[in-house]
Amino acid sequence: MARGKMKLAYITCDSKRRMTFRKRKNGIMKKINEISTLCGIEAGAIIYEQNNPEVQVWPSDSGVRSVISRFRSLPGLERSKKMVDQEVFLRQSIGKVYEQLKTQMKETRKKEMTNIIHHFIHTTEFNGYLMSKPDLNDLSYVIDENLREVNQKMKGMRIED
Amino acid sequence: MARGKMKLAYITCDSKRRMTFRKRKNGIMKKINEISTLCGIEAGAIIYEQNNPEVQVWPSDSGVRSVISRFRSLPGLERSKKMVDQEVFLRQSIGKVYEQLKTQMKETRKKEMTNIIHHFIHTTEFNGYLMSKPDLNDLSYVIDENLREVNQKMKGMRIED
DNA sequence: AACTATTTATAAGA
DNA sequence: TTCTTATAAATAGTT
Repeated sequence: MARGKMKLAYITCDSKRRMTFRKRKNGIMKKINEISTLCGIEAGAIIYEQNNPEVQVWPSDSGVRSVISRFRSLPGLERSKKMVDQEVFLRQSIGKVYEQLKTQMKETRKKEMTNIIHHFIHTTEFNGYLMSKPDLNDLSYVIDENLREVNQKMKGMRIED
Repeated sequence: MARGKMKLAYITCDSKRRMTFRKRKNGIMKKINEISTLCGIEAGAIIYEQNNPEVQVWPSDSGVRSVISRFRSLPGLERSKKMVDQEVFLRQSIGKVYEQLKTQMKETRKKEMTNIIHHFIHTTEFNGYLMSKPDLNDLSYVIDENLREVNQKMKGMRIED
């Protein structure tokens, strides 16, 4: 930006690219914190570094805590909890094999979470490119796509009937 | 920033705050896309609007697609899939009640996904404030916290033994 | 939504 | 790497 206009294209020089990355990363963090403070919202940036499985997350300065409480207060969550309870009741009648399953699940849950995160990211693809304002309906759509995958996985679990 | 220095504090005037939000939101989007192009990385911003369950996501211009393929190629995912298969095998011996459960799950899965996203955000709290460079170990820690919640939920499902 | 006086971000150089 | 500085870019207030 300074000392001459640069064109917006991949910087092939390694040292220059790294320098630009570091400077701009800091700039974005600052902007994120500013919008957060000025507008009383929570914001974060996620940057996936090339050839690197690391995910960088910067929750804004104004606090993850209030995001948590907002998510907790979503009207849908209470309903969801009740529905999950019904599900739990049904699970209880399934039987002792569940214990064995549970042990297995303990081993898998960790990796499964990775899959879920993956699925979440995966399905954003279906929302089209550069979603500028996905609302809850859009989110539902993402979730529906997940549901489809889950259901497909479930086919393998079906007992003959 | 222009026409006089403003102090970094919550803008109480509604119209001014909304104007600032819109302008800065666009600025951040632009910066995100720039760093993405210049440095060959994928980046996105997530902004949680106050008093609004909407979540705004801007995947970077350089493509969600490559993020997907990177996530898919994570060594952990293959192992996870195998483990999930074992789990599926165990589920098959659970019985017909599973069908009933499945119907219920169809109803709940959507809301559950919201919970999962919530949990994911929730547990980032434990990683401390302003994680500047969480690596895969940090992510594992997040997942461990989720595991704890899942296990606690599981207590209610246990059959007497 | 467009303009513009300023501030802010930052690319290159020290 | 950190600091400096010339310049590009962002944007607050205005129209």
